[in-house]
Order: sequence, then C-alpha cells, then structure tokens
Amino acid sequence: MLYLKKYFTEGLIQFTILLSLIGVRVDVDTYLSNQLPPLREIILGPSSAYTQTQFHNLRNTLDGYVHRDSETVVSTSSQSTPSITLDNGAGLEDVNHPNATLAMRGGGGAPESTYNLNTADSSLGAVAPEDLNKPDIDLIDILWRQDIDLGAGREVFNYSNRQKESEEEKPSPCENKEGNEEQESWRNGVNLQAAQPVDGETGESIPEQVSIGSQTSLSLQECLRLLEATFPFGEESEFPAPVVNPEIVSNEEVPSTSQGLPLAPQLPPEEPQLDLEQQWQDIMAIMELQVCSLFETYPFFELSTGSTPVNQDVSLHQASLPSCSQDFPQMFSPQLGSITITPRTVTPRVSSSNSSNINSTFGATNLTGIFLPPLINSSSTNITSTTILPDPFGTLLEESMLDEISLLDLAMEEGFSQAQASQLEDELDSDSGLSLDSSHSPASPSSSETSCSSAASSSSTSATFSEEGAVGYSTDSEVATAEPEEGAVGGYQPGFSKLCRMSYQDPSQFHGLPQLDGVNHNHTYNLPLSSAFSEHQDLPISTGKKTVRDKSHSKLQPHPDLLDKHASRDERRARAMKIPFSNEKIINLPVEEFNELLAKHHLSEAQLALIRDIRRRGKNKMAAQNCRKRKLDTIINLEQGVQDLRRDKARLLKEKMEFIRSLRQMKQKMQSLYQEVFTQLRDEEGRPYPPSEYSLQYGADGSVLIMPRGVTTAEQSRKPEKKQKDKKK
DNA sequence: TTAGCATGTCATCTC
DNA sequence: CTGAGATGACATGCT
Repeated sequence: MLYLKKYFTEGLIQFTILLSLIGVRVDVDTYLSNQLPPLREIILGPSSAYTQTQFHNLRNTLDGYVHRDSETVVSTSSQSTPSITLDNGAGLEDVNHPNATLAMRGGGGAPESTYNLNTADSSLGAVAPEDLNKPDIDLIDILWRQDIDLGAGREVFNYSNRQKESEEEKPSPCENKEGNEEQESWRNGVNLQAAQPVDGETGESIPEQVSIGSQTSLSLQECLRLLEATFPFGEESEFPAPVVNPEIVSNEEVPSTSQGLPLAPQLPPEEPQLDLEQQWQDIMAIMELQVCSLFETYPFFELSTGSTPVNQDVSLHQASLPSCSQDFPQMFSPQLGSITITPRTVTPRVSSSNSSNINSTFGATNLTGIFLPPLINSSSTNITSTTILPDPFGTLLEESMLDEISLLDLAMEEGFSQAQASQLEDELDSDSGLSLDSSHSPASPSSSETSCSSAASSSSTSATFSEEGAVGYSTDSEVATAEPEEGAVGGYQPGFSKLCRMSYQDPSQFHGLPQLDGVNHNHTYNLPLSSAFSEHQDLPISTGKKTVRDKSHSKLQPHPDLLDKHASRDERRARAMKIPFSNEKIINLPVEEFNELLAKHHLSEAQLALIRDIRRRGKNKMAAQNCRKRKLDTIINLEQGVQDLRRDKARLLKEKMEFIRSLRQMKQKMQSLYQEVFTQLRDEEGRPYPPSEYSLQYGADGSVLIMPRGVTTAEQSRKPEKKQKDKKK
C-alpha cells in the first residue's frame, strides 16, 4: 500500500504542482452547464463505481471557478496506513433512505477525502492537460523533491494544514468557537468518531442530533443554489427542512449489516495486503505503460517499438479505474485520515462493509452515492480489495481480448505508414492463415496462362502481371502464326482465352496489399474466346503454359508432335480422334449450336463421347476456376470486413476512453460542488456539519436534504417529515 | 527430395 | 429428365 500511495502521491504532487505552475482553472459553471444533461444519468450509471471522485474543498471558489491548488489535494494521509476506519457506510445508509432528498449526514463527503493523495490519479484524469509531457512531469517531480529536501514533508502539502491557514484568513462568520474547533479537528483528519458517542454494541458512533433550522447559514443557500443550478435535482425549488429524527438517530445504534455497516475488524492484517499491493503494482505498471505510450505519445510509433501494443490502448482507462477505488477509502472516509494521523483514534467502528452493500447504496436518491463511489465505505481491508480488484482485472482481461489490429488500425488512422503497418501486422500475426498480401511467387515466365491465373488469384505484382501477360500474349500470337497447322486440329485454348478475355483492367490494383482492395472480381477470366472463331480461324494457341513452352520449342523444334506433346490431354485426344472442330467450340458453344455442330458432322460414338467429355471437362474447368475465384473474393471481402470492424472497434474504444475521461472529470466537479455545499452548511448554532455524521441526499422530487448518517431509508420513509428539510435549490 | 501452390479433373449436388 | 453450374476432393505439374 505504501508503494501505491507513493505512486499516487508523487503523481498527484507532480500534477498539482504543474497545475499551480500553469494556473489551471476549471470553469465549473460553464462545464457543468454544458455537460449536465447527461451528467446525472452518467453519474448514476453503473460505471460510477469506477469513477474517481474527489472532494475538493472549494470554499474559496464560489465564484464558479475551481482553482485547484496543487497543495490542496495533497494529503498527509497518503503516507499513512490505508484507511481503516471507514465511515458507517454512508452510502449504505443512503440506500435505506427512500424518501431521502438532500439529506445531511456526517462523514459522507468527508473533506478529508480531499486530503488524500490518492486523488492524484483522478486529478490527473480529470484536469491533467493532455499535452503534459514527460519533461513537465520531471520538472514537477524535481520541484517536489526539492521541497522534500528542504525539509518540507508531505504533511506540508496537507490540505488540512492549508485549510487552517485559509480559515484563519477567512474565518466564517457563522462559525462559533465550538464549530471552529470541530471543523478544524475534522479537517485535520482527527477522527470525530472518537469524540462522539459511540454505540457500545455496534461500535458505531451515534450521530449528533442536529436540528437544522432557519439558522442555516446563507452560504448554505447559496451553495445549494449553486448546486441546484448545476445539478438538476428536480422540479422542487425548495428543500425540505432537514430535521433530525431522534428515533432514527437512535436506530443507528442498531448493528446493521443491512446498512452496510458491519462491525469490521480493525486494521486488517498487514500480510494479506501484500498480494494486493503486488497486484496493484502490476496494474500501475500497466498504467504507466499506457500513459506513456498512449496518452502522452498516443501515436503508435512507441507502441510498435514498445511492449505489446494490444492492450495498452485497451486497458489504459481501465487500468486507471482501480485507482479510484483505491482512492476512495481514504478519500472519503474521515476516519482514514484520522487513523493515519492519530492511530489511537481507530475505533471498533471500522467498517469493512463489503462492496455488495456498498453497491446497493448507489441509489438514485443517494446524493452521496453519486458523488462518492461505493468504495467510499470500504476499508482497505482484504475484503475491500477483493471486491475491488476483480473489476479492474476483469476489465483488463476483457479488454485484452481486443486484438492487436485495433491498435494497428488506430495507427493507420493516425498516419501510420503502410509499410510500418504491414510490418506491425506481420508481427501481430494473422489468424486467418491466409497471406493475401504475400509476395506472390512470380508466375512461371514460361507460362502465360499461369501468370495470368496467378496474377488473378494470387495477386502478383502488376509488373509481373503486365510483363508476363504481354509476353504470353505475344508468344501465343507468334506461335499461332508460326504454326497454323495446330488450328487444323482445333484446340482448347484456355490460355488464349484468358489472355484475351480476362479483364484485369488495372493490374496495379494488386498494389496496396495486403488488403487487395483493388482485386477485380471478374469471374469471366476463363471465358473462352468468342465462339465467332471459326474452325479455320482457330489458332494453334494452346494453353498458356504450353504456349510458352511451345514458343521456345517452336523456334528450335517447331515439330507438331512436340507441340502436341505439350497440348492438353483433351486437345491431343481431339487430334487423335480427328475431331473436326476446336475444343474451344466444343466447350463454349451454346447447347443448340453445339448440337447443330454435331449434327453437321458424321461422328462416331467414340468421337461423340470424347466431344462430350471435352465439353464437360472444359466447362467444369472454367467452373472450378470461377469457384476458386469466388472463394478468393469471399476471403478478401471477409478480410476487408474484419478490417472495417477492427477499425470501428478501435474507434469505439477511443470514444469510450474519452467518455470515461469526461465522466471522471464531471464526477470530480460534482464532488467538488458537493463538498463545497456541504462545507458551507451550518446548523442553527452556526456550526458546520461533520461530514462523518451527515451527508447530502437528493430525492427524485428534486429536494435536497442533509441527513444524518446511519438512518435507514426505511426509517426515512416512516418519518421523512421529521428529517427532511427543503432547501433552496 | 519435398512442400507449397496452381491448376485440372472427377463426383456430386443443386437449380 | 437433362444440361449447366457449383463445389469438395483428389491428381498433376511446377517451383
């Protein structure tokens, strides 16, 4: 845990210092006004559990701007032991407040959470400039380390300390001495629980009965108005007066696991957390990789050279998610900080409420639940860990299913050169087993037909295609001219047909592999030469492979026997059987013309049978070629579809990451508003409400209540009128 | 010599 | 029923 904390601490410090240096100011009003419509539902969404929330004290930023002081988010608790004393599960209790409108409770949005350094991640995620580069980080780190070297411990950055100073400068007029003391102690991370009555049976502190009357400070109204303006709780314009029901308060004493406030063991054993730490370290390592390779240098060039790029893109945001859950226990539990600072304050109240209960608190009526992730009530015990970890890990695993091509596609979109992409793709391997972009072995120079076929089916280079095609064609012509006697026999000339009929209009289409997008889906490449060729016009153009071979032989040994030797079997048979017309005619003539042709000649049965076999085989041959071509086209189309889908997947993933980032920012802002409002609340005596005992809730009707923690929703439903207090929205 | 590939052929099925 | 096409399986030849 210490390691993790250090991680977060340093990260937060670096970031916050940077923010201070650059004077980042976040315009909450503008942002929220624009983002609010979906905000509520987003916040209420299931992913809320992942969202890091953070209570930032915005006392001094009521002007609608959130100035994030770098030091305000630094917490001494970061160095402390993980939170243990979880609040009574404010969220859990919230669930039990069906009628809860904005309820005031203690502890929920504990400002202490603001102190937690673990918010660094969320801060980074929320406000970190995307262009934050490593030198900046290094500079910040150096500055921070200098502070440390100068003797400024991390406590120097403790928000509470600074808050003290801030309060000294701006004392609240409504605060009386008691209130100041309480608030100070609260802000200093002192466990208020220790100073409050604790139920001896349950270990839960008994919330102080507070009657929020008309003396609610004006700042409360202002804050609520601000909150209302930025958060549409409902149509109700007035908040019910928050009234504390003594019964409810008393009921808090009831040990209720149902409230998610089971008595938890105190500090969990140190050892069981070691594994957790290790796991977190692993996650952090992944996050670092992602941050470095994806966000800061999103272009792929690092991915291609770095570790497996696959999951970096995928799990970046996912990996960051655990951090929020990790943060919450400390962020939102006042006791956590107190424990860290004053371990003696650890009480049996430590809550180890499990996530299931916590999740159940994520009701729509639970304002705290909105702002505070479920884990707010979780301690850093193993229970919590086990409940938290599966999610990020599961997500990682799930996202790991994203194939490498997603990143590859992203790279392509990002301008990744095709060569690099191809290289990367090769490295990433292909599950198709098909290498469409494979460098096709050049067709045999001695086979024009082969070259054509190869070019068609195997996507040979255009150079090979055009060159050999031309060669093949001229060769055939030469042969045809040189050896007209072949025509007498009439032969099947698939090669000639291909050369003449195949319409690979643009051999260059076969460039741009591996997609083979330009593959021309022409299934007519095997159509024989026009049947207009008469028998006497039939040229002795044999099949391509034979033609080329004939070419070489024709110049050296133009003997017909040798030519016949290389003719197709059917051609030879046809010659042997003295078939009076060409195989091309036999094969390609329409049935009627074919029958007429047969009728014109007196042929023996053997000749007729041979002719029919030749026709059958010839047609089947073309059919087979077409079939193969179709297969290839299908594969190519499928691959293209896969690529498109991968591109879409990568794009959607990118959008998802952006959404998550945006959501995180919005949640942080809402959390800040929550805290701001809460910290402005004063009871009738002018004292602030301890966040450990009260929390804000809003109801479906839009009313906002401040409710004491530990009050079940059932109790609320029974006596809501006693607890609710309409507040100006 | 062998593997891989392109092509041809056959059998079978469908229309 | 026949012819044509489609397709799986196998054979053949080439690199």
